[in-house]
Amino acid sequence: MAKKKPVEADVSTEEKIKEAARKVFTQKGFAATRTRDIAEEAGLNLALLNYYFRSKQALFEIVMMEKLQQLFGNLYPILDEEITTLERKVEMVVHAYIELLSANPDLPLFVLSEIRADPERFGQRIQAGKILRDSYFIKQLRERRPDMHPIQFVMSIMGMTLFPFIGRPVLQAIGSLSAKEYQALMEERKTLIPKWIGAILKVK
Amino acid sequence: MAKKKPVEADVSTEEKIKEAARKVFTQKGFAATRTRDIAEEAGLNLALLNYYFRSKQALFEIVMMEKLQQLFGNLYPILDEEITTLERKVEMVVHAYIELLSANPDLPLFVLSEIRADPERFGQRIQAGKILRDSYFIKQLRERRPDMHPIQFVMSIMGMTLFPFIGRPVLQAIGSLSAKEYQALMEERKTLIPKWIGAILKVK
DNA sequence: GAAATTTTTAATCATTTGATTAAAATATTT
DNA sequence: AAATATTTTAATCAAATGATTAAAAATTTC
Repeated sequence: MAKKKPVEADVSTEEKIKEAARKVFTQKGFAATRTRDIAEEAGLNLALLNYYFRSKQALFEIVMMEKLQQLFGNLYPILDEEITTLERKVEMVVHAYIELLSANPDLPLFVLSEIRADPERFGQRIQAGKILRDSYFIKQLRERRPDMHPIQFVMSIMGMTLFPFIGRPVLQAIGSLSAKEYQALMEERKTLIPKWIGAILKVK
Repeated sequence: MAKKKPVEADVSTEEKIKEAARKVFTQKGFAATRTRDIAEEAGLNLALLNYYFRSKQALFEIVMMEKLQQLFGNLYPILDEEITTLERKVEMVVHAYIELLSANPDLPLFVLSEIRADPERFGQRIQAGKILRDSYFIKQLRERRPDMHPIQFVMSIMGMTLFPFIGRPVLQAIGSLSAKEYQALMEERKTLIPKWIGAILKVK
């Protein structure tokens, strides 16, 4: 028969729903997302959402955990390398983030908004706290600049790297930049930010 | 009579609603805010909200315009001063922002989230684009570093300044900092960021 | 102080929205 | 191929939510 294996059926219904949920939740946030939006985006019947995932909340939970992992999960392996230099780590982290966020520009605003909506729930679920605090990266920062709180540098690295994606509509308007021009600036920042962090680490 | 002028009546009902709306909208965003939340926060009957402001959307509009002004409106007067040096402007802007955000920590995440929800509507409503682009600040940046796109510096200044408030739950967890300690770091950043931007402007 | 106006309230409406259900369609097992 | 299990659908439910209304209360005007 011709229709034995539907061409698109290689992606399971469950995965279609998750993929649609990733897209819609990330774009609009939990509160502004209607389960019907997700069903429509997936091209599926609304009831399937509850059939496979029980509730909007449960589906969101899954997506949110993925996104937390995506945004923070790859950080620790880089930052806790023992032999890699501080400078090299900054290069790697900044590069990795700009690559990631260029492909997922809504990620940081989504994650940080949802964390704000329920700080204790998600704030705790980031073990990143203890894990990062005891990392070699923090140790290296302390050695290099014992006079400064290491978080001051973390704030600046993350700020310089993430903010262009968080505030993109505003920044793009200020600069009257096309999407292509904006992306070019992001590429440039891959080397710019490490250089600047280097300068910051030196200055007293 | 004892109850001729109710003690709290010096604040009009209309203003009570606006104040409650500011608080709830800023904390939870438009979509997650129910008009009942606002009425309750104001200690008033739900119907008064529509009586004074017609609709949730109309009330939101008012609050949002206020918040846009609060977040971006004070920027231009500082940045377009003709005689003030670049360095001094950075000092002033960073100081003003950290003061503002220490009192209104939810402001940037709120504004940027709502802009993302409808970029063309609010993005355009920030005349900041043209206005800032032609400011003396940008001119000074161009003169100082003709080799760099001025927006690269704007991104970094705003990132370093705003991000600690946008990502506060995460950063506070990473550093296991108390509210007081966190605020102390923000105070420190008032001088730290200008110093760092100075270093960034120099480095080639 | 009576009449008119404005403000406030309680009750209710209409829509939206997350979720459920029973039946139909499809796939799997025997 | 019949029986069974799984997946999908259309219809519907119940609660939440933005908004309205008519009456009551308070205030202002005359």
